[in-house]
Amino acid sequence: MKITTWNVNSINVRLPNVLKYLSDYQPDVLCLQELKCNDDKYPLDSIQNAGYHSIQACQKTYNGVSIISKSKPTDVDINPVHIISGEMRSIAATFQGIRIINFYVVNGQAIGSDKYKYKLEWLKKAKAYLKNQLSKNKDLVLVGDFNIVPSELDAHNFSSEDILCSDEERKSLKDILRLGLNDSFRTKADETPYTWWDYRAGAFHRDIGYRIDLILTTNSLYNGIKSYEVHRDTRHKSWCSEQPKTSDHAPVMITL
DNA sequence: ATGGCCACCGAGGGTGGA
Repeated sequence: MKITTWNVNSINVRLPNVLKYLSDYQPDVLCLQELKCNDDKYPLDSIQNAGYHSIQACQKTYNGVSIISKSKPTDVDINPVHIISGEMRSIAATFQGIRIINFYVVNGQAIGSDKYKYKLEWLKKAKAYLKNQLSKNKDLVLVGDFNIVPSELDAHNFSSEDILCSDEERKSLKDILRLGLNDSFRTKADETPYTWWDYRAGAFHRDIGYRIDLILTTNSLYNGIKSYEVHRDTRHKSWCSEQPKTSDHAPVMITL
Protein backbone atom coordinates (compact mmCIF):
# COMPACT_ATOMS: atom_id res chain seq x y z
CA MET A 1 0.00 0.00 0.00
CA LYS A 2 1.34 3.43 -1.01
CA ILE A 3 0.58 6.18 1.50
CA THR A 4 1.42 9.84 0.86
CA THR A 5 1.23 13.04 2.88
CA TRP A 6 1.27 16.40 1.10
CA ASN A 7 0.63 19.95 2.23
CA VAL A 8 -0.73 21.41 -1.02
CA ASN A 9 -1.21 25.07 0.07
CA SER A 10 -4.70 25.43 -1.49
CA ILE A 11 -6.40 22.42 -3.07
CA ASN A 12 -8.02 24.54 -5.77
CA VAL A 13 -4.83 26.23 -6.94
CA ARG A 14 -3.02 22.88 -6.78
CA LEU A 15 -5.73 20.68 -8.31
CA PRO A 16 -3.84 20.01 -11.60
CA ASN A 17 -0.76 19.04 -9.58
CA VAL A 18 -2.79 16.72 -7.34
CA LEU A 19 -4.48 15.02 -10.31
CA LYS A 20 -1.11 14.55 -12.01
CA TYR A 21 0.26 13.13 -8.77
CA LEU A 22 -2.58 10.59 -8.56
CA SER A 23 -1.96 9.57 -12.15
CA ASP A 24 1.86 9.46 -12.02
CA TYR A 25 2.40 7.98 -8.56
CA GLN A 26 -0.82 5.99 -8.02
CA PRO A 27 -0.99 6.39 -4.23
CA ASP A 28 -3.51 4.16 -2.49
CA VAL A 29 -4.00 6.84 0.15
CA LEU A 30 -3.17 10.53 -0.31
CA CYS A 31 -3.47 12.72 2.78
CA LEU A 32 -3.65 16.45 2.09
CA GLN A 33 -3.24 19.49 4.33
CA GLU A 34 -4.01 23.18 3.89
CA LEU A 35 -6.98 22.81 1.58
CA LYS A 36 -7.95 26.45 2.27
CA CYS A 37 -11.55 26.12 1.11
CA ASN A 38 -15.10 25.48 2.22
CA ASP A 39 -16.82 22.14 1.65
CA ASP A 40 -18.71 23.52 -1.36
CA LYS A 41 -15.44 24.57 -3.05
CA TYR A 42 -13.69 21.22 -2.48
CA PRO A 43 -13.09 19.61 -5.92
CA LEU A 44 -14.76 16.30 -5.05
CA ASP A 45 -16.00 15.65 -8.62
CA SER A 46 -12.51 15.95 -10.13
CA ILE A 47 -11.12 13.54 -7.54
CA GLN A 48 -13.94 11.04 -8.06
CA ASN A 49 -13.51 11.29 -11.85
CA ALA A 50 -9.89 10.27 -11.29
CA GLY A 51 -11.21 7.07 -9.67
CA TYR A 52 -10.67 8.03 -6.04
CA HIS A 53 -12.77 8.39 -2.91
CA SER A 54 -12.37 11.41 -0.67
CA ILE A 55 -13.26 12.43 2.85
CA GLN A 56 -12.56 15.98 3.97
CA ALA A 57 -12.65 18.38 6.88
CA CYS A 58 -12.92 21.78 5.22
CA GLN A 59 -12.65 25.33 6.52
CA LYS A 60 -12.85 28.65 4.71
CA THR A 61 -9.48 30.35 4.01
CA TYR A 62 -7.36 28.39 6.47
CA ASN A 63 -6.32 24.83 7.33
CA GLY A 64 -8.46 21.94 6.03
CA VAL A 65 -7.42 18.28 5.63
CA SER A 66 -8.60 15.42 3.45
CA ILE A 67 -7.89 11.77 2.69
CA ILE A 68 -8.10 10.66 -0.94
CA SER A 69 -8.10 6.89 -1.43
CA LYS A 70 -8.54 4.06 -3.93
CA SER A 71 -10.53 1.96 -1.46
CA LYS A 72 -13.56 3.12 0.46
CA PRO A 73 -12.85 4.54 3.94
CA THR A 74 -14.56 3.15 7.04
CA ASP A 75 -14.86 4.46 10.63
CA VAL A 76 -14.36 8.06 9.54
CA ASP A 77 -13.46 10.67 12.20
CA ILE A 78 -13.90 14.27 11.01
CA ASN A 79 -11.77 16.70 13.02
CA PRO A 80 -11.31 14.49 16.09
CA VAL A 81 -8.53 16.73 17.45
CA HIS A 82 -9.54 20.33 18.00
CA ILE A 83 -9.60 23.13 20.53
CA ILE A 84 -11.85 25.37 18.42
CA SER A 85 -14.50 23.23 16.72
CA GLY A 86 -14.42 25.09 13.36
CA GLU A 87 -10.65 24.77 13.00
CA MET A 88 -10.07 21.76 10.78
CA ARG A 89 -6.70 20.15 11.35
CA SER A 90 -7.41 16.44 11.73
CA ILE A 91 -9.16 13.58 9.96
CA ALA A 92 -8.95 9.79 10.28
CA ALA A 93 -10.33 6.66 8.68
CA THR A 94 -9.57 2.96 8.22
CA PHE A 95 -8.43 1.57 4.87
CA GLN A 96 -8.07 -2.17 4.40
CA GLY A 97 -7.56 -2.67 8.14
CA ILE A 98 -5.01 0.15 8.54
CA ARG A 99 -6.00 3.14 10.64
CA ILE A 100 -4.76 6.32 8.94
CA ILE A 101 -4.69 9.65 10.77
CA ASN A 102 -3.90 12.92 9.02
CA PHE A 103 -2.82 16.03 10.99
CA TYR A 104 -2.11 19.60 10.09
CA VAL A 105 -0.34 20.73 13.26
CA VAL A 106 -0.50 24.39 14.33
CA ASN A 107 2.42 26.46 13.04
CA GLY A 108 3.08 28.45 16.23
CA GLN A 109 4.49 31.57 14.55
CA ALA A 110 7.07 32.49 17.22
CA ILE A 111 8.37 30.85 20.40
CA GLY A 112 6.48 32.11 23.44
CA SER A 113 3.63 33.66 21.43
CA ASP A 114 -0.02 32.88 22.09
CA LYS A 115 -0.01 30.79 18.92
CA TYR A 116 2.98 28.85 20.23
CA LYS A 117 1.16 28.04 23.48
CA TYR A 118 -1.86 27.05 21.41
CA LYS A 119 0.36 24.73 19.34
CA LEU A 120 1.57 22.94 22.47
CA GLU A 121 -2.00 22.65 23.76
CA TRP A 122 -3.12 21.23 20.42
CA LEU A 123 -0.33 18.66 20.52
CA LYS A 124 -1.47 17.57 24.00
CA LYS A 125 -4.97 16.95 22.66
CA ALA A 126 -3.49 15.10 19.70
CA LYS A 127 -1.51 12.84 22.04
CA ALA A 128 -4.64 11.94 24.02
CA TYR A 129 -6.51 11.08 20.82
CA LEU A 130 -3.61 8.98 19.54
CA LYS A 131 -3.34 7.07 22.80
CA ASN A 132 -6.99 6.12 22.44
CA GLN A 133 -6.62 5.24 18.76
CA LEU A 134 -3.56 3.09 19.42
CA SER A 135 -5.46 1.14 22.06
CA LYS A 136 -8.06 0.25 19.45
CA ASN A 137 -5.94 -0.15 16.28
CA LYS A 138 -2.88 -2.38 16.01
CA ASP A 139 -1.93 -1.16 12.53
CA LEU A 140 -1.85 2.63 12.50
CA VAL A 141 -0.18 5.26 10.32
CA LEU A 142 -0.04 8.88 11.46
CA VAL A 143 0.88 11.36 8.74
CA GLY A 144 0.89 15.07 8.29
CA ASP A 145 2.51 18.44 8.34
CA PHE A 146 3.79 18.43 11.91
CA ASN A 147 5.44 21.85 11.77
CA ILE A 148 8.15 20.32 13.98
CA VAL A 149 11.68 19.35 13.01
CA PRO A 150 12.46 15.99 14.68
CA SER A 151 16.21 16.59 15.09
CA GLU A 152 19.00 19.02 14.25
CA LEU A 153 19.77 16.97 11.15
CA ASP A 154 16.36 17.86 9.76
CA ALA A 155 16.87 21.59 9.24
CA HIS A 156 19.45 23.34 7.05
CA ASN A 157 19.59 26.15 9.61
CA PHE A 158 18.86 24.43 12.89
CA SER A 159 18.53 26.51 16.03
CA SER A 160 16.57 25.50 19.12
CA GLU A 161 15.76 29.24 19.44
CA ASP A 162 13.67 29.04 16.25
CA ILE A 163 10.05 28.06 15.75
CA LEU A 164 9.65 24.44 14.48
CA CYS A 165 12.94 23.56 16.22
CA SER A 166 12.43 24.45 19.91
CA ASP A 167 13.00 21.90 22.68
CA GLU A 168 9.34 22.03 23.74
CA GLU A 169 8.05 21.35 20.24
CA ARG A 170 10.46 18.44 19.72
CA LYS A 171 9.54 17.07 23.15
CA SER A 172 5.86 17.09 22.15
CA LEU A 173 6.76 15.06 19.07
CA LYS A 174 8.87 12.65 21.14
CA ASP A 175 5.92 12.19 23.53
CA ILE A 176 3.79 11.15 20.56
CA LEU A 177 6.46 8.76 19.27
CA ARG A 178 6.74 7.20 22.76
CA LEU A 179 3.12 6.11 22.51
CA GLY A 180 4.39 3.44 20.11
CA LEU A 181 5.10 5.08 16.77
CA ASN A 182 8.20 5.10 14.57
CA ASP A 183 9.43 7.75 12.17
CA SER A 184 9.46 5.98 8.79
CA PHE A 185 12.11 8.37 7.39
CA ARG A 186 15.10 6.70 5.78
CA THR A 187 18.29 8.52 4.87
CA LYS A 188 19.38 8.73 1.28
CA ALA A 189 23.04 9.19 0.41
CA ASP A 190 22.36 11.56 -2.49
CA GLU A 191 19.65 13.66 -0.89
CA THR A 192 19.03 15.90 2.11
CA PRO A 193 16.04 14.87 4.24
CA TYR A 194 13.94 18.02 3.69
CA THR A 195 10.27 18.16 2.74
CA TRP A 196 9.62 21.91 2.93
CA TRP A 197 11.50 24.86 1.39
CA ASP A 198 10.53 28.52 1.71
CA TYR A 199 9.21 30.07 -1.48
CA ARG A 200 11.55 33.02 -0.94
CA ALA A 201 15.20 33.58 -1.77
CA GLY A 202 15.56 30.52 -3.99
CA ALA A 203 15.47 28.26 -0.94
CA PHE A 204 14.52 25.15 -2.91
CA HIS A 205 17.24 25.71 -5.47
CA ARG A 206 19.77 26.16 -2.66
CA ASP A 207 18.24 23.23 -0.73
CA ILE A 208 17.66 25.33 2.35
CA GLY A 209 14.88 23.19 3.78
CA TYR A 210 13.28 21.53 6.76
CA ARG A 211 11.89 18.04 7.35
CA ILE A 212 8.48 18.70 8.91
CA ASP A 213 6.18 16.38 6.91
CA LEU A 214 6.24 13.01 8.62
CA ILE A 215 4.86 9.49 8.37
CA LEU A 216 4.81 7.60 11.66
CA THR A 217 3.89 3.94 11.89
CA THR A 218 3.20 1.37 14.58
CA ASN A 219 5.77 -1.41 15.15
CA SER A 220 3.49 -3.84 13.35
CA LEU A 221 3.99 -1.93 10.09
CA TYR A 222 7.40 -0.36 10.54
CA ASN A 223 9.57 -3.33 9.62
CA GLY A 224 7.48 -3.96 6.53
CA ILE A 225 8.13 -0.54 4.95
CA LYS A 226 9.45 -1.25 1.45
CA SER A 227 10.35 2.33 0.52
CA TYR A 228 10.35 5.94 1.71
CA GLU A 229 10.42 8.72 -0.88
CA VAL A 230 10.25 12.51 -0.99
CA HIS A 231 8.87 13.51 -4.38
CA ARG A 232 10.86 16.66 -5.04
CA ASP A 233 10.02 16.62 -8.73
CA THR A 234 6.63 18.12 -7.85
CA ARG A 235 8.50 21.18 -6.55
CA HIS A 236 9.81 21.98 -10.06
CA LYS A 237 7.87 24.55 -12.04
CA SER A 238 8.18 22.34 -15.12
CA TRP A 239 6.64 19.27 -13.46
CA CYS A 240 3.00 20.21 -14.07
CA SER A 241 2.52 22.21 -17.27
CA GLU A 242 -1.03 23.13 -16.32
CA GLN A 243 0.00 24.68 -13.01
CA PRO A 244 3.68 25.68 -12.78
CA LYS A 245 3.16 27.21 -9.33
CA THR A 246 4.08 24.56 -6.81
CA SER A 247 3.34 23.87 -3.18
CA ASP A 248 6.19 24.82 -0.87
CA HIS A 249 6.01 21.23 0.48
CA ALA A 250 6.96 18.04 -1.37
CA PRO A 251 4.84 14.90 -1.02
CA VAL A 252 6.27 12.14 1.19
CA MET A 253 5.33 8.55 0.32
CA ILE A 254 5.89 5.22 2.00
CA THR A 255 5.17 1.83 0.45
CA LEU A 256 4.02 -0.88 2.83
C1' DA B 1 19.82 25.24 -13.33
C1' DT B 2 15.34 22.63 -10.21
C1' DG B 3 15.04 30.39 -8.87
C1' DG B 4 14.43 34.99 -7.00
C1' DC B 5 7.09 34.36 -2.12
C1' DC B 6 2.33 32.55 -2.29
C1' DA B 7 -2.64 32.27 -1.16
C1' DC B 8 -6.41 34.07 1.19
C1' DC B 9 -10.27 37.80 0.97
C1' DG B 10 -12.00 41.26 -1.68
C1' DA B 11 -11.01 45.14 -4.39
C1' DG B 12 -5.98 46.92 -1.80
C1' DG B 13 -3.40 45.84 1.45
C1' DG B 14 -3.47 43.09 5.68
C1' DT B 15 -2.73 38.38 7.41
C1' DG B 16 -0.81 33.77 7.83
C1' DG B 17 2.31 30.45 6.40
C1' DA B 18 7.10 28.07 8.26
